[in-house]
Formats: sequence, structure tokens, C-alpha cells
Amino acid sequence: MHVDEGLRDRLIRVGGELLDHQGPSAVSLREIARRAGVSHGAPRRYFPTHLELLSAIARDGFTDLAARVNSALAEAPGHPRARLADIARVYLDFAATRRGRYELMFRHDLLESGHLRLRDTSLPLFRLLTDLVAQARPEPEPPAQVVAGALWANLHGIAQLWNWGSLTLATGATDPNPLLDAALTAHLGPAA
Amino acid sequence: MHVDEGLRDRLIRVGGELLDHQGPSAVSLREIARRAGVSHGAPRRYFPTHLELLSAIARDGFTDLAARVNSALAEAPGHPRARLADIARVYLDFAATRRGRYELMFRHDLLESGHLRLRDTSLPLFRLLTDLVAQARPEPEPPAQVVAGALWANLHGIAQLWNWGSLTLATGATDPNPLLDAALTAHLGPAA
DNA sequence: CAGGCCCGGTAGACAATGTCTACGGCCGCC
DNA sequence: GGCGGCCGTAGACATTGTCTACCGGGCCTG
Repeated sequence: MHVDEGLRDRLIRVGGELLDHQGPSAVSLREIARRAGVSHGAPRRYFPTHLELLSAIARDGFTDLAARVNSALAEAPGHPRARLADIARVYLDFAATRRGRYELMFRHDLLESGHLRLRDTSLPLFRLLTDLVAQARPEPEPPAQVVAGALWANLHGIAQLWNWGSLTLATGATDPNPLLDAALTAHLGPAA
Repeated sequence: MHVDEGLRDRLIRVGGELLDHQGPSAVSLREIARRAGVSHGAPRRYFPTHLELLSAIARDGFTDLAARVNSALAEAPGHPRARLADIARVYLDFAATRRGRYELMFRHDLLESGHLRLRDTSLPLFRLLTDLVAQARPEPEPPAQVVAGALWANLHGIAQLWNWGSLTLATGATDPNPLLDAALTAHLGPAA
């Protein structure tokens, strides 16, 4: 595979592999070019700046995350509340499994240099979250958007704090699932 | 003031000012040295590596945050639940007001290069959080540590997602307070 | 009081990186 | 058949982090 992909796609792919294998600090423009077998100036033809290439890689991560969420939902449909729990688990697993990717995806300087509209890529996922929250919680207050936002923030916070071990240090826990369950029931009420 | 501070403290201070005024990308070792009026090799006497200087600056941020929390608690004592809300507000305000500092404080590579025990600096704050949660929630399940962890994660997530505008984009909100209130009542029950 | 030592800072070098510019080859098209 | 535009090369430049050699002056020691 990957036989006749253009250089642009190859750069994104190689950069992604580098990110996943060697960590975010290894993803330099020149190293990507080296591994792609081109000169250090070549990427500039497709990505005028280093940040734009990183944004493209991050974008790739968002679509991968969305795919995982969708496939998880497809194979085990259930109550909205159960589906939200599934999404949450996929989210946390993604953050823990593909740390570098996740970190890159939420780098503020990438999100703010919005040429590639990175944020827009995460919007459909949030919309799905909001819809499921609206179904799982019939009460009108607080509005589903607010609950969904708070829940997303909670997921994100758990993922981050867990990933770098702050929570294990503070709580002595060896597993983020109790935290996740606490967050889910806090925002959505008890399961089933 | 700052008349007879040693170079070590001056580097931390100048670096912090640089961080607050010009953003995280401006905080280079050489620029700090320049602004401190010393040669580019001077910092090495006190900080063997760039990351260690950054860690010291981040540490400074944690002590500042702790000071703000304590002063807020001192001037308006109330029920544990109200105090938690105060802490949360201070936390979010800190993250929004001193963005660069906050970002630096939670850079995983700083937290992981634990020579300076950066994480330990945030521990007392978390302990305070846990104690207040235990007082505000008499129920034994889930344990206070878990609730405190989930709440902290939620605060952190709100601060992050809010800071780079993802939440305003997704929810159209102009104020993070509804999210914060939703999170607080979700984890701690309704106010007063 | 003299001499050596070490602390704290200087200065230069080095590799690596991101960005910019000039160049070249190769393709297809008129 | 020539020619123009796409795509990649190659070299330069400033900047950064780190390393090493150096040095000046104050302090302790003899």
C-alpha cells in the first residue's frame, strides 16, 4: 500500500508515524523530509510552514478519532446513556494509546493558527455528543449544550491529567475508570 | 524592588515576565539571558538545561496559584460547597488571565522531567480540594478522592477548552460560568 | 600578607532547525 | 520542437540549546 500516494499525503503519513513512535519533539520538518526521502525544502511546496504540516497531522488524528467513535457506536448500539459511556471510553483510550497524537491535536497554537480549520474537524463529534446528551437527559435544565460541554471538558481533563500521571500521584489510583464513571454519573445520572 | 536578587531568581522573574507578555514561544534560554543582561551561557550555572529553567518558572506559577486560592479562601470563608466554587472560579480566572503561565504549568514534558518535582507543588492544592469535597459531600460513594479528581479534571478541561475557544465555537457561549456551575452541581450537588 | 582556588560569568564553537531564494530538470502542450 | 510551469534540490541565513575552554576577582589558607 501507499504506493502511488502524492508527496503531500506521504509527508502527513510519515509525520504521523514519527509522532506515534518517537513523540512530539521528534516531528521536525527536516526529519519528516528525511524519512520521506526528499530534501528538506520539499515540504514547503505543500505546507508553507511547519505548523501547517503539524496541523494536517493533527487533522488526521481527529478523523481517526471520529472513525473509532463511529465504529464503536455501530457495533454496539444501546441506550443514549450507554452510547455516551462508549464514546467516553473510546475517547480516553485514544488519548492514552496515541498520546503524541492526542497532545498534538490539542496544541493551542495549532488550533489558533486556524488556516486548516482544525477546530471544525472536532465539531461533528461534539454535535453527536450534544444529541446523545439531549436524549439521555430529558430535563431541560441545564441545556444539553452546556451539559455536553461540561462533559467533554471533563473527559478532556481526565485524559490529560491521567496521561501525565498527576491523578495517579494525587489519588493513588491505577485506573482512570472510576474517575470516568464518577464523571458520567455526575453529568448524566446513574447508569441504566 | 528586585534590587539584590541573585541571578537565579532574576532569570526566573525575567522569564516569567517574558512568558506573560510575549507568550510561551518567546521564552528561549538566550532571550531570557539577554533580558537579564548576562551572556547566553550564564543560566547554565543555575539551570543545566532549558527545561529546568522552564520548570522553575512553572513552579513559580503554581505557588502563585496557591497563593490566590488561599487569599480568596481567607477573605470570604463559607460552606465547603461555596469554598469549592470560589476555588474553581479562582482556578479558571488564573487559567484565563495568565494563559502562558497556565499552559507552561501543564506541559507534560515539564511534568515528566520531574527533577524539580513540579507535580508535588500542585499536591497541597489537590489535598485541599479533596478535604473540601469530603466536607461538602457526606455520602461515602464515590470516595472523596475520586470526586475531587473528577472535579479537578473538569476544571482543567473547562479551562483548556475555554482558553482556546473550542467551547465558544461548539456551544456559542460567551461565558464559561454556566459550564462551571453545571460542573459544580454535577459533582457536588446543587448549591446551598 | 601572599598565593592558590573556586565561584560565577564570558565567549566561541557546534549541530540542528525553520524559513527563504535561486536553480534545475522534466513533463505536457501548443 | 521549443517552451512554460510544476516539483523538487541545494545552499544560505538567523536562531536556538548545549558543550567546553577561559578568566577575573574575592575568599580562605598558610
